[in-house]
Amino acid sequence: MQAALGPQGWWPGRTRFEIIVGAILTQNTSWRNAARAIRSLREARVLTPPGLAALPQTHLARLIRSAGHYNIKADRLKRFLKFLRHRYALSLRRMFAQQPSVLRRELLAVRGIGPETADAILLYAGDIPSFVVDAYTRRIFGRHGLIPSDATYEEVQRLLLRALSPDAQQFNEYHALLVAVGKDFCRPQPRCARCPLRPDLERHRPALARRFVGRPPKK
DNA sequence: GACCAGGCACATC
DNA sequence: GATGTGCATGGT
Repeated sequence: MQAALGPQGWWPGRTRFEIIVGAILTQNTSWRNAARAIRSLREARVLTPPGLAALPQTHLARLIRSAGHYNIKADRLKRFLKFLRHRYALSLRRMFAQQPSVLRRELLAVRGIGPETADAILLYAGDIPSFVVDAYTRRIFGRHGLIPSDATYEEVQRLLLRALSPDAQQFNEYHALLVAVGKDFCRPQPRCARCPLRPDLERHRPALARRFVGRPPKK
């Protein structure tokens, strides 16, 4: 993928805090719309932990309107800021000094931060080798018959963690390339219904699923 | 007008 | 535990 597409240069954020904000704003949203919201925050000069913490939630919601789900996302950003203030005194340096497995659990306990957002924060803002499993990752691996269509987040992540050495730079690039490939070459069903799976892999689908996921595909 | 985009929480069965 | 639904903008 890298030979075909080149290095992706992810995450397109200027600061660690901006990356974290972007990870929440891009939930179920195109990056283009999330980036607009980030630009609004930057222009309003509130794109810092103290800046966002001091901003009224209704004002925040207005600024991030272009990212969609803006009331929900304003609430999620506020909840993260509350966590950051009470647990790490608004210091990202202190937060990322935490043991990664502990930090991941803490992030998941923040309402609005699920596994993908937590892993994106760890990997792209914290330089911690935590593989980000997103819709494209699932779709591409599913189409290749390496995972069942209903594989859970953890199942897909286990497959990748087993196959790759824990290198944050590699995880970063690999995930970004999967997204790039997914956008252009692996459209969602049903538009892609005629996209054939590799016939040679199709035959092995149950065995591959057992090997990598520990159980046969249900569908 | 329908579908999609770098999810998540929650209700219901 | 599986399945469905709300959240909402902007591009194609």
